[in-house]
Parts: sequence; structure tokens; C-alpha cells
Amino acid sequence: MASVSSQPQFRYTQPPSKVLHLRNLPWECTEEELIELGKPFGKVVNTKCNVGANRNQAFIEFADLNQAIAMISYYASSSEPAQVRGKTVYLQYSNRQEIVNNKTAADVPGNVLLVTIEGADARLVSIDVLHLVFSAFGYVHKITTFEKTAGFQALVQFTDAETATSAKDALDGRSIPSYLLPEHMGPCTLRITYSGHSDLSVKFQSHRSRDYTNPYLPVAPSAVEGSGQAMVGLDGKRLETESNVLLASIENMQYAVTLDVLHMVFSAFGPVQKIAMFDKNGGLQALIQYPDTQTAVVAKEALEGHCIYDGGFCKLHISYSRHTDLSIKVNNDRSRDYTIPNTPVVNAQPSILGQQSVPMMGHPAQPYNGSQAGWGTGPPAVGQSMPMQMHNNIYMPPGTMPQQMAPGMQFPSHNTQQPTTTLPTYGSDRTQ
DNA sequence: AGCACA
Repeated sequence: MASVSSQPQFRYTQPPSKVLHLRNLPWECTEEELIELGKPFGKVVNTKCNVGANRNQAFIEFADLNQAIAMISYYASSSEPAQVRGKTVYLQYSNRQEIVNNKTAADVPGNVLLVTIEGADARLVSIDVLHLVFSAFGYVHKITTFEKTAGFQALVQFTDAETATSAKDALDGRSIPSYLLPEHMGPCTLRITYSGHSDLSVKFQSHRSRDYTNPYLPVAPSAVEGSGQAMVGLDGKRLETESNVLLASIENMQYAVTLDVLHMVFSAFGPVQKIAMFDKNGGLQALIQYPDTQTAVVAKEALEGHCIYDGGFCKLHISYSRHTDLSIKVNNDRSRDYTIPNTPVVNAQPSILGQQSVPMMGHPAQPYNGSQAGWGTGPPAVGQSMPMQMHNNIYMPPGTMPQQMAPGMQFPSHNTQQPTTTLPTYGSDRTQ
């Protein structure tokens, strides 16, 4: 623990680097200003501004080390210091060799904005008001709204990233003008980032979503609440639109349903590309993405209304999502992109399950004995596609494990005797 | 005026 001064925080002479560290910059210095400053000396390939506690430091990365040296040398002997907006800035070689921009989707400009509406009455903001507000900056193609733990949010789709950026720059941090809101409402502040989406999928005009490019889109029945719920018209005909992405909500969730459980359950019908779990209305929901709609249809028909665990626990309700391609930003215990191999898993497995009387924690407490089948018996035939933690992550309701199966759990190579199950057998076509 | 942080 005694690495006090082996790497001093700074020295008077830094070894050269094509990255320069700038300090004493004016407040909210822009990337453009940094590029202007460095351009006379070479090609600026990357910048990072608003660095440090005071956000008055920055980095400039040149294409070539000699260009960085040229800039340092010039100002070392210049009578005029380097300046931004008339303010002297101090330059030195950075102690790093390249700029790492940890940009997330929220930072990458795109044509769709993710808008969080803050305020006690945020959810009372109508989609029409949002449309009005954002239309000031250009043609708004589509808007979807939804509620998450982050609060009331909307996705607003413009034609291009430039238009979206102008709206974002003008509106981020601002409040919706009070004259657009009902009198009794408090202030509603907009927090805006870019979304990873480029084209929103709006299947119906409703109080939650609009497609302004298609006025003839059917209007959803007023009963529609939430996204992707199955809908039935007056004639009893299904109005839901099929999708390769399923929305599963779990009712009566007496026992934990993990990402791995869902992956196993839904993999019985075909390769699962992505899963995203989230809390909604006090319950757990998950989006499950297949490569094609047909697979999703089969999975939905098979699983709808069935329980993951016997006794009516963890009953699945499945509908088609409006999504066609989930945007998984990070692999963790609630979301995963199975199409990207070897992606590091963040915060892989929480161990809070141990708080409930879980018989299967750690290692399977009950080895497979030929007359029982269950989650705890280790990865079955599907093993190589399953996360490694599978066998010590899944658990069964106490006392019910030996009798239960989840859908997709009936692997021919694994069981000779099938216990009764709440679900039919689906795995005949799986060959993994 | 002094090295980025999810």
C-alpha cells in the first residue's frame, strides 16, 4: 500500500505524448474550440473537454506525436500564451498516450432523443404537449412514452441527428412552458440524452405512442395500457402485431426469476439473442428477443399463461413487444446480449438470493438421482450455451423443486423419467 | 493551473 511517490501526479517535465493536457480553460469549453486551438499544429483526432472537478480541463489528441511536440514547443517559446476566448490555457503532455472517451449511447448523437420528464406531475404531461414542444425544432416522426424507474420518459424521433441535437441543446434542463400545461401542474423539467434507437416501432396511435408519419395507423383501443400488451378488438379478433421480441410479465412471483432462468425457458424455442429485465408497475417484466418472428410466435403460444414453477408461481403473460431490436448497453444480471461473444459481464450474479430460504445456493445440494429433475442438477444438454453460473444460480421454491420443471427443461439426454410439469414439452427440435 | 471514471 506504500506506492506514495513512485508515480507522481505531475512533474515539471512530462514525457512526450500525442495527448496534451490543458488546464485553466474557460467554463464549458467546446470540442470545436479545442480543435481550433490544435489545428495549426496538426490533425486533432480526439478531444475530451469539461474534465476535472471544475470541468475546466481538457485533452487534445493529435494524430502524430510530432504534432503534439510542435504545439508544446511553440507555446514554450511563444510570447503569446495559448488562449481560448482570451483566457490563457496551460498545456503539457498528458501522462496518458490516448484519450479514452467512455461514450455511451446517451452521448452518441442520433436522431432519437431519450427524454426524461422530471417533476411531481411528470406523468400527466401528454404526448401532444411533448409533440408541440419538440416540433419547434423540426418534424417529429414518432413519439413513444413509457414509465420506468427513471420516471416518466419519452423517445422522440426526428429526421436526423442534427435536428435532434438542436432540440436537445435547446431543451435539455429546461422546463416545459407552464402555459402548455394544465394550471394545477407543477414544473416539469426535461432531461435529454440521445437514444440508441434510430427508428421507433409504433404499432398504434394511442395516448402513449404516436407515429406522425402514418396518420392511418390504427388507433389502439382505449383499454390499452402499457407497451406491447395483447389487445382484442370489438369483434374479438386479435389486434396484436407479431414481433420477434416478446414482452413477458411475471405474475405471482413468489420466487426469484433470474436472467438465466428466462434464458433457459425461452431458449427452448430457438436461439435467444437478447434479454432485458426491468421492473414495471411493481412487477417484473422482461423483453426476450429472437432472431425471427416465427420463433417468437411459437414461444408465445407455448408459454403464455404457463408457470415457471408449479403451484401457480411465476405465471408468464406474454405479448409481442413493439421492439424489433433491443439495445443492450451493458451485460449484467438484468440484461444480456447473447449475440456478442465473450462480453464481460458486469456485476454478474448478486447473492441476495441467499436471504430467502434457498436450498440450492452454492452448489447443488441435491445431486441428480435419476428420479428427480430440476434446476439444481446442473447444466443439461444446453450446457455450452448457458452462463457458467447456471448451476449455482438457479433455485427452486423450497420443497417444490423435485416436482417442478420449467418449460424447455425437459432434455432427453437428461431425464429418463419425467416428473409432472406445469408445462408441455417443447424441446424436441433443440440440438445444442 | 496540475490528468478523465463509467
